[in-house]
Amino acid sequence: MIKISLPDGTIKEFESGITPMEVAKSISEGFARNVISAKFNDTVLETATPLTSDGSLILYTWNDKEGKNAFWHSTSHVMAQAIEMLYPGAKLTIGPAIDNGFYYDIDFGEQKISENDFPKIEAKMLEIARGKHDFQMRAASKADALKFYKDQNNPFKVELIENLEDGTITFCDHDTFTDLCRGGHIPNTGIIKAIKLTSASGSYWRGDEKNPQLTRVYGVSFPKQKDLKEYLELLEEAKKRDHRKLGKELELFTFSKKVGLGLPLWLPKGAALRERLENFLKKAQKKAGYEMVITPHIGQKELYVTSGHFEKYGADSFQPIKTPNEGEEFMLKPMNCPHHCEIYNSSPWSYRDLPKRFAEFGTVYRYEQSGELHGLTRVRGFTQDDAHIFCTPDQLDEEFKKVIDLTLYVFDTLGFDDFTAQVSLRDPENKEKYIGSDEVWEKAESAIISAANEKGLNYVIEKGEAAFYGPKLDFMVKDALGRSWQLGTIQVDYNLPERFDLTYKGSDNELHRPVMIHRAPFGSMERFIAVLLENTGGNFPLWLMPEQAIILTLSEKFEKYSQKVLTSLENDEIRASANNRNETIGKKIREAEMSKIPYMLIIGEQEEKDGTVSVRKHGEGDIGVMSIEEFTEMINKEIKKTLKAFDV
RNA sequence: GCCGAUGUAGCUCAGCUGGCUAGAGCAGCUGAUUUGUAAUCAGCAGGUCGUGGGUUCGAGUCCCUCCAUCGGCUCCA
Repeated sequence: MIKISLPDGTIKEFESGITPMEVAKSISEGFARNVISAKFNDTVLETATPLTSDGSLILYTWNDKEGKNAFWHSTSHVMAQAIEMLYPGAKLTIGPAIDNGFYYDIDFGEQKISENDFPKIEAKMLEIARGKHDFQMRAASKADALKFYKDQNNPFKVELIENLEDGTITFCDHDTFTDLCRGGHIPNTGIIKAIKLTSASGSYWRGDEKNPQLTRVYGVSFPKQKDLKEYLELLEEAKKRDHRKLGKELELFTFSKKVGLGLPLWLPKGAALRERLENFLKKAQKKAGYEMVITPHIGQKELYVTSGHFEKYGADSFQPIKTPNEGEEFMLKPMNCPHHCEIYNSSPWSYRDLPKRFAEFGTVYRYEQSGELHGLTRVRGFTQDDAHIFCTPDQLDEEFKKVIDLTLYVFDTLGFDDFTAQVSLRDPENKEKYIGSDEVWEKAESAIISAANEKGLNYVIEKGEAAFYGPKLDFMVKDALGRSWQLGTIQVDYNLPERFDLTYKGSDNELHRPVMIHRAPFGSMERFIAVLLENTGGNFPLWLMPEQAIILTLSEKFEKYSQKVLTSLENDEIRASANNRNETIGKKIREAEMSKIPYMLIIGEQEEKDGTVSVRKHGEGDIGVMSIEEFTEMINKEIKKTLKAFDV
């Protein structure tokens, strides 16, 4: 007999050799029908794997993340089988489940595959699924596994197996198909009812550009046809929140082929929006002891040689600007830190002066690869809400935590509650990609981790995501399609102070090296606004809205009164306009609703007579008649509510 | 940069297997209408069909080049 403990705390006794599915049935037949995956003592296994020791068992259904994972992982096996059948000679590599589906990287050799091929693959997959084939795990010796794939002439799987230990190698079989696999499948293919292949794209073997390019086929699958329909509807909804579409509709920004790729042009409404965001942060920063500085958009090449950026990125950057003077070269600034270091160096400092916090909305230029450009989230010219804090090593922890507070304040005010904090460390396998000694890296990394811990931040650690000069704490937010973007970032840097020979006089009358914190709560104005657009669908908090209210006249007869209302609103600093055009009120409302203006003030004979406005709220409808003063008070209250002060 | 898809008026889209002067709705302009909570009516104007080549008696439609966009990969100071 073995003892199995379940998530609800109960412990049940079973014969040794019982399977998770049988355990599920012992709970209830109905529950068992929904169970598709299981975890035993923290190891994912099949629902048919016999359990032979005491332990804790978790059973998963489609509603669990782990259940979906098993479901999609299993579907990738089915897709691989369908592709092997339809494209003989295609070589499989790896095919995992991802957040919203699965993919399989496949070497199709000479054969081409595109989205036009999807319907027949989907049809074949469904045919296989309907066969209700069981997924069965099977152990294999390394020699047998290697032979299997060598016979298939598949160098990718051979490479994978060569890196595995003999005795740990398993295969998964279903129907006529076999794949090298660690496990974690649904019971059988029959549970897969709806399949949609979503895209095909190139990917490099093992993610290395120098390796052969494979074709990655993405797909998603569901236990019910209805789920697929809902998923497709969700995608349609997401498209409506695409910041590129909204930016055009709301007249915030545009691009011009003539100006150049990835160089956004901010339209009046977008520029005003940006300014409001900047002022919001400036105010909080002033309270937090920052001082604004301004630096030029270019700097001598030598500046970036000193910082190390030239060596690291010089070849892939906008190339140096020449001058009439032989040998003189300037570069567009790709970051503000070297300039700020030189500001620090413009004067001697004592430990009593520190920390110095220099802030600048600094526009930088980076030559991103053309295939990388993406709306406002990845551009070649953008403005960072940058600041560099120069402090003593003793002050580092406190300063770092204060920056976390400021960043959380910004995120909170703008409604980003669903972010991921990511501690980005150096890749211990590739230390040559970074500058600085092991000692300073360890110091910087532990400083970040301890500050994050003390702040009670829920974070993930990513190795290899650090900047080349130091580790980072990044704040990631998802866009409408669920893609993660780095917005806020805080970085600890012991290296640039060294390279720029930054010093301060300590209490011991000796010169010491300050520590530098690079930080940007928004990250960049461009990306921040893009992600904000996708998260709000263009319905920004009221204080940010380009236009907070619009006056809609019932007919041209009320133009005079509309002017009076408008002047009153403007005197109270409410951003408003009037639509006095000769159109029906229905049409004016429709236009205002579509341009997402939060409040519509409808005026006609009655309102003019009473000195009131009839208020309609965007997305909600008529909220009643009130005096102009009452409306102003209401709107100001709402602004106050959404724009809390930053407390230091 | 690499892989795949797409590219017709300001916007959203028709245009079948190549065949007369390329269509529609919205937006714009003009006029009528003077309106009570998501589209009043009529008229007008607007396109070298992304670019450059080619095939053909004839190309928006077929082929090639380049450019841009979209989805990925790689990259992201």
